[in-house]
Amino acid sequence: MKEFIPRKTVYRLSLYNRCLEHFGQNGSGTVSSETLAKIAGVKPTQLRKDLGYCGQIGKRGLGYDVALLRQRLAETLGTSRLQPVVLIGTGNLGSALLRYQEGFAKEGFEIAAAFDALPQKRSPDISVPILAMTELAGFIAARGVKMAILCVPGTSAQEACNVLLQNGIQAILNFAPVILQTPAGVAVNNVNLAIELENLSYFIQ
Amino acid sequence: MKEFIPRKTVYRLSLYNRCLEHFGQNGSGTVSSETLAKIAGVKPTQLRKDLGYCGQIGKRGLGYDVALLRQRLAETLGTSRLQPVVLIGTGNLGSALLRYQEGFAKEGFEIAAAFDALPQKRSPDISVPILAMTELAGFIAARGVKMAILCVPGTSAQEACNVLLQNGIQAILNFAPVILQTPAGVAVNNVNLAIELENLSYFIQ
DNA sequence: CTGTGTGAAGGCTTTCACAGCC
DNA sequence: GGCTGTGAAAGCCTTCACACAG
Repeated sequence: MKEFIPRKTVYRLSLYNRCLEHFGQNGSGTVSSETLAKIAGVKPTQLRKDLGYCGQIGKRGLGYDVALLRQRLAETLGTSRLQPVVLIGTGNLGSALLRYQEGFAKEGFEIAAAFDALPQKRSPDISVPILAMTELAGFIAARGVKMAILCVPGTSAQEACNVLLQNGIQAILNFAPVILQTPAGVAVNNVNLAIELENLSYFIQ
Repeated sequence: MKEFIPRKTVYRLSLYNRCLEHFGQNGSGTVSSETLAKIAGVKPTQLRKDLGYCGQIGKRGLGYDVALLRQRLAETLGTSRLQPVVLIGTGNLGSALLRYQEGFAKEGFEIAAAFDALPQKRSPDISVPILAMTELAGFIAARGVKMAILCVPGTSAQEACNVLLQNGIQAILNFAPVILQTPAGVAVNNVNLAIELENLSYFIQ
């Protein structure tokens, strides 16, 4: 384990972990950097350099022991704990993601509750409780929630973000088409599906 | 306009365009690089360098004319808007995204149709037609579709991808937790919500 | 001989510094 | 004076080359 791991490397370490989950079950107990790199879509040298941040794992001439590798990745990423997450905004995309809840659950994340200014929007095919924003503070404190998925419209995203920060949220997965202004120490990942599509369309003539 | 625009820059150009849409309406007819950069969450120098790829737009001492800037961005990015897109896989996430259809529409993308091996899964609150995979080839040819959103399970993602490529799809927005093997010239953007969440959880202690 | 670990080299992106135009 | 455009410098990330362990 080393001091500081670059952001891009952290991202790929997660990726390697998923690749092992989905492919690594069958087959022998070891993988070579070449094999795993191919699955993950990176160069073998990149993979080895990345894994270097998790300490000495591989055996020269053999490869990496899958079980040990997964354990070290989990340790390094701190994945062992299943983080509860709250989802803010139950409009279009928000309720779409709530219906995807079981997809998140499969990958180890639980959406503990959803919040909306108008919580009566609840739909029968959604199992996650939908609460009023006024209950947010109490819920976050009671459950020790540190992460949020933000799905409100762009116009109210910063406002909602501020409320989250006031209540101690430290990481936000932001689907609103707005760059959030946050103090240092708060982690924000942006997912903008429209930009992804637009970006793709640039690369086709 | 310059020869080649780096991938990251293309991504940010889309971002600037969105920022102008959402913020630029009101206010005067010009923006400074400082103002726009703040909204987009980048440094002013970065913004200016990026815009340099669209040719000379700004007026020194004044800033950028919003209308001209948007026009140049649109030109540079191509007729990116209003591309018809097909969505493959109407399971959990796929149908979630179909319900978000109007969100895409607002941003200028139309999901022309969805395809699934078992198309009878259709739900009453989804307006996009859901067709059988056997109809895919004809539909793509008839509508001139070049882009696809892939939402099938990881185990069948590569197979579905191959079918798409055979039918002339050139760009894929991939939600399956698998790195797709594609020939050069095909553009793939990966969105993996589980990895985004895991990544965030690393950055909170 | 096979395949990892890693310093060094290379390449790409961002930032700086300042010249140039309004 | 204000703000853009851009070559040069810095920083970061990836790739190479090869030492070294099994």
